Amino acid sequence: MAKGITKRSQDYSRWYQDIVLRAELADYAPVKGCMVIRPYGYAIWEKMQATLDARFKETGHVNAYFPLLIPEEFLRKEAEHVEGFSPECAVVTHAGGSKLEEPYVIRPTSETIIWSMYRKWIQSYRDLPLLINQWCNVMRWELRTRLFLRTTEFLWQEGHTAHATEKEAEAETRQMLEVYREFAEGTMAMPVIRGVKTEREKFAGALRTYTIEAMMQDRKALQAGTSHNLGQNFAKAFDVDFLDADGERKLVWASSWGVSTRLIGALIMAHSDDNGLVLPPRLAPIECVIVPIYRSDEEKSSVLEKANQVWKALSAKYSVKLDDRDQCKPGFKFSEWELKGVPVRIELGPRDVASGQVVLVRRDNGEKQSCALDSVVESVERALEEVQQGLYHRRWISGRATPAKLTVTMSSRNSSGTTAGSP
RNA sequence: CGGGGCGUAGCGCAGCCCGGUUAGCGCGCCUGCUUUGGGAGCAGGAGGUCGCCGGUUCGAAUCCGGCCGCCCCGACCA
Repeated sequence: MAKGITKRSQDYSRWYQDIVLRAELADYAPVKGCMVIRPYGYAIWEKMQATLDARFKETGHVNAYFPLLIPEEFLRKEAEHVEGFSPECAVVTHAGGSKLEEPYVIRPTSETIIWSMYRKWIQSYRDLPLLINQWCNVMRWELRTRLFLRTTEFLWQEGHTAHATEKEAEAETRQMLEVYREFAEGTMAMPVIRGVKTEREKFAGALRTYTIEAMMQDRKALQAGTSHNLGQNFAKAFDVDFLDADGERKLVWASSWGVSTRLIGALIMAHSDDNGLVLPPRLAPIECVIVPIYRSDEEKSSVLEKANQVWKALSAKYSVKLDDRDQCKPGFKFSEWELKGVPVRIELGPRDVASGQVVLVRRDNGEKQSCALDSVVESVERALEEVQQGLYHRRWISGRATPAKLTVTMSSRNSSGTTAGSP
């Protein structure tokens, strides 16, 4: 049915690539290991950002921006950190036409430059907690890359918090993991398992790394988000202390946490099928598409008139596309919007105009139903909700069905034990 | 870093083994007409430094040497 998409059963990895390229989510960039996130893919990221950012604000965080370039010596200040990140750092050695005295590292993560600033900003317990997030790009020189799942440069958010007590830092670390879990399950419709990374797999420089892992359709787990309790490691490395209420000078406690554009890869692998992308309504750039059907000019004008009414009614609440391209046949449009993962399609032809109905089709299961024109908004609302819930339950059930053999595809280090334990 | 594959029109490929008119095919694109409830048909048209450098030859997309790039699998990787 779908032209040019490899079947999952044939070659899962090719299928994944086909979806990304054909649905125009991303494309290969001229630079090895880098990708261009195309408008349709970026729109998904923007929706993810909007939802997460609102949650970060609700939990007391503020956004800021730190530089892309980090003095190389900063990385060296924390022993585990430098050991973990050095091999994958890109280093700038020349600028302004001459060799630099001190090379700069292109950030693989921002703990060091942020804590160099926190040292200036934190003096008293009254300055704590400090709860800052930043949305940015980072670069890690990976040997093997895959679109969205692991690219040399990627987009993410990184939260960096400073606290007066160990207990508070631990509570923050767990709270943010919970924010990620809610997002994955509620917004992405993707069930996750919470866990603690092993000593080998934890963040380089952390006391402890909590993770959410999602089950993909190839029965492999994917690391979807991590939250680190950094203890006092960075406070020690950057000499960040504060004067507490009891008059004592104490080291600051820290957390950091992040999710990246890898989530788009997770989203694809969680829900999509052999006909293309399948998107949960809460992240779909286009929630509903209207495909008009007509033969004669006469039919065209009456159908388009109704289609425009429907579009107008739905637009007040949803992101709706009226596909009135004259040069494409309806069948072509059906396939194309399925490929692009639009959750709900409305078909509207002469027969529907005559009977005061539209045909409503769900992307997740292909179910068609007729519904009355004058209650189309309610019908779409219900259908979108059903798709959102339906996707979650389908993933939940299939995740349940295959828990025995968990292997880990794209998370770090070894390939077992990643999901052990529970926070 | 190992193994494999690829590089010829925007995309996908054939041609190469066995050198020889003007380098083909499908899709897409442009124009026109007919079409339109599951990826339309016909006619006409535009589009090429055959990855790069060198060599062999009267003649190289094709043979030889070197280089570059990308993709896939594995190893590695918060």
